[in-house]
Amino acid sequence: MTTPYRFTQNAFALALHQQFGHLDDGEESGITVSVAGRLMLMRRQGKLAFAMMRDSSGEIQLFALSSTTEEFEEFAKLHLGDWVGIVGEVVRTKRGELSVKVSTWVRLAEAQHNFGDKWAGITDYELRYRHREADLWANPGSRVSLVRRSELVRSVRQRCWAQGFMEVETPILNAIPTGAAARPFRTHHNALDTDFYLRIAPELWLKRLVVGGFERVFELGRVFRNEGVSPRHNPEFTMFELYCAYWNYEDMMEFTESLVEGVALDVLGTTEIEYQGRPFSFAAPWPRRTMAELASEAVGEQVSVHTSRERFVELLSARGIEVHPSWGSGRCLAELFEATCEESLWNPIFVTDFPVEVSPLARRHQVDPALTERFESYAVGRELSNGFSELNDPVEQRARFEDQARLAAEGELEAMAIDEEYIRALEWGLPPTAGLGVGIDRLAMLIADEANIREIIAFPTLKPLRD
RNA sequence: GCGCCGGUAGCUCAAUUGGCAGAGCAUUUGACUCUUAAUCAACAGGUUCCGGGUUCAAGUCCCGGCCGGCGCACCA
Repeated sequence: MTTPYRFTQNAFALALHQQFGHLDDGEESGITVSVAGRLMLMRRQGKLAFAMMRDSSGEIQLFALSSTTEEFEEFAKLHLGDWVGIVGEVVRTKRGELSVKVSTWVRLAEAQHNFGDKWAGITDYELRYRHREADLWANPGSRVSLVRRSELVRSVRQRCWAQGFMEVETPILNAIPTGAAARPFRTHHNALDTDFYLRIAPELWLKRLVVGGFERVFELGRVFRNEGVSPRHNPEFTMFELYCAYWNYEDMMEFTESLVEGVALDVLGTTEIEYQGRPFSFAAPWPRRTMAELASEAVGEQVSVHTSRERFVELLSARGIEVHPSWGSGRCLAELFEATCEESLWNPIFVTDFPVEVSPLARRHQVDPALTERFESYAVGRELSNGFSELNDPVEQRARFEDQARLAAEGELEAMAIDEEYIRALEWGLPPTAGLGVGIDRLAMLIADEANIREIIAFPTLKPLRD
């Protein structure tokens, strides 16, 4: 059966409810409109038929009569889920439902599968994630969460543009996976007969653009990490990274809290929300505490990057954590912090002054060379952002990479690879620069109040079906 | 990768101790001129995820596999 190639739509459901709210029961407006959407319900009553049509804005009832609706019998036999285009007058039925009184109509597309139980929708996770197109109609909440994600991304872009940041794109196919500590995906280019890795972070490329004179750059892009999946981890996820020449990490903390607060205002209209039933505030400024302070409070004694490794072994093993032979005091402090503090950090907070040992790309702290000018923000017990004053000394950067290479030799699977081209780039001169990374999916979970990352990814990674 | 839980009609879910595989919605047919998850009547709809095994008898018990959810591990 041939269906139309186009349809002229001139009204949306939501706007009709706003414009014709004044109509009395049984009153006809005299205004003819053209609407389009999916048929969600059909109630036939003899020579009348009431249908519910949903478009991108909302729902509107369709009211058909055998006396005035063209091809009434065929209209009443439309299937739930069919796309329809409707021309008719805006009326309010005797029972008070605003409706489009169908004059002429056309089926724009047939739905050969239904959209779930009309009351329960679709609840099967597998069906919802594998066929999100059906889930979006069956479960309005899915639509809301994905719309919020989109609005979040738009807000981030607009706020960066407003401060003079330029959006750039850097390679996803990388000869060396670097810029973060993670296991990569591998792929192969046929014509070059070369293996490539999908990027685990855009970080080093972006700093090379700062070397090139782009003083304010950001990238919003997919990164890929070959790790386990969980309610908080998808193998491909969206990273936001931003670099600003002449800033240090304190400038970047101010930028970060202002950006996230602003995004919440743009998307939700408030900084005060509930996440999974528990109150939460994005309001800036966020407190700043050093990692050593927080870890000391948690364990009830003063610890720092200068605490002996032996003491850390005791503190960590008491908490069931085995200290790897390659860990120094810095790594131990970071592990202790994660084990004792991370989960309890509910409202946004900046944790600062990370050990050099766990921060191979960050610049040394000016008052304690065992630390770096680095921060991570935490919220709802999870890492939300990561930023630092960028290490811009090529000689020291090489030494830091070599430390990572030693870790790799000792069996550390996630150690960072040495990138000679990046070191060469630094030799051309990177000005003092601060960088920021935010996991957009994690932020979207907060904004959309979703506990599972798959809910804010339209098509999350699933194993392919096979027999 | 490991552990726990789950998979029954297109969708949402039942099925007692191992004893004829069911309901609502959707689909199909019919009735109904103001419905609101409309209502009423009727028809139809099944590889109980897949493959083995135990048993007179398996949706149910056992073994293996597939897919999903959660937890752990890894990470953001």
